[in-house]
Amino acid sequence: MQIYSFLFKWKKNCQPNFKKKVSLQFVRTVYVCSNQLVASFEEAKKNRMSQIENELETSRLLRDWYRIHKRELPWRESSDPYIIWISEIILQQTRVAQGMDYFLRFTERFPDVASLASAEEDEVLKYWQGLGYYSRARNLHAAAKDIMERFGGIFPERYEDVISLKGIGEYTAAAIVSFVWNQPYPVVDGNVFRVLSRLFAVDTPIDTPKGKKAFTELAGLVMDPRYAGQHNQAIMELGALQCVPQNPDCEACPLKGHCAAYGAGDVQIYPVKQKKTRTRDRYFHYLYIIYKGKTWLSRRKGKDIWEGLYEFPLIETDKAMDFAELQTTDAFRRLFAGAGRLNVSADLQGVKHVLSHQILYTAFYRIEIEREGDALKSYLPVATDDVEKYAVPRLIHIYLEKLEGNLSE
DNA sequence: AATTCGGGGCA
DNA sequence: TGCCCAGAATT
Repeated sequence: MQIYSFLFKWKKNCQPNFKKKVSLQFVRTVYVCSNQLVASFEEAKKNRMSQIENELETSRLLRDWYRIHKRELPWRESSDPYIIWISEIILQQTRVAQGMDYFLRFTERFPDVASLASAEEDEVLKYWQGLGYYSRARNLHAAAKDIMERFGGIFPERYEDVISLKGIGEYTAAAIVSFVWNQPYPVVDGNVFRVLSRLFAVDTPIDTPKGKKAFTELAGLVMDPRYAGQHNQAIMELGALQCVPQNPDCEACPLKGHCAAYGAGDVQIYPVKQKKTRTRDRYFHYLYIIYKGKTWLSRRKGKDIWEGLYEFPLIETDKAMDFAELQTTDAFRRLFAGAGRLNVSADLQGVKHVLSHQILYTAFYRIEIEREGDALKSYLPVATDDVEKYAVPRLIHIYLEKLEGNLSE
């Protein structure tokens, strides 16, 4: 009992949220973990002591595995909380391979809090262009300013201060304070959900507040708080490299002997999710308007995709539409009132652009006009050569590249 | 508690 | 196609 009470006191001091009450869920999963047939809750409870040791063993196995198999990543060379912070934000819902170049470019241009705080938001977004989830960039920028004001430009060390920053939630706060200062906060990300749900055969859905709470508690119990930083990185790395979503090679897993799902032969059913992703269809018609070497852009605003990014004048319709029909819409007529004769070329038609929750069917029309109508006054005039200086959605970027290709052909 | 925010890689 | 990725904010 000594180890447990020691552990518990330590955790209680370091983790305000840690609850004294050990949940029934935990005891049940522990029982599954040990692969022992325990008939009752009371019986499981008696075995708890040995399970605590079992968890310390699990944490050690994870860290041993990690030392050998860990990937060499640039942010792992640093102990600068700013660098760790940037890497964590970039890696939110983003694979390492996808975020790597962005991390290198971003930290080269903005090497510290001060340089980021003093930048223009448009430039910060430009460095984020193509990465997606642009609120991450805007929040990053706002948080940098916040750190200058509230913490004198020094990245805060207390968990409560870290999580108070925009764009930093439970996961990212735990990651930063555990990686940099070895504070015993367990991280719970997609990898951890998967590893723990399999390890303990937990079928609680992970995409609910209840599930998140249960797995956070479990993660805290499995973690050896003496090696929080190493443990957190180890369990995530295991999820990324070994305990992968599809067809994991369980024979090679260091936790093979401890894994309840493996023992039961149903690794594939974990983690359990409640909802399924749904998508909706949208129809975008972009108008690349040309007049005397310039074109017009618009900056997207709140409560929709691509907030803060620039795009060509857009007409969205609620159904598929060819150009002939588009011309008859009020939006089109308004936009080109007083523009004279239109010289239209339909460049990209019916391009399907798949996002996580939307499918965009888009068309691009390159339209030369004879006169500047008043309707264009609500848009931003830009020299056609300068469009690429603005942060634009991936879709626009692809179109611009295609235009370049046509010119050079 | 449920939705929404991108884009890319994989089977 | 469907699923998932070093999640967080909003409603």
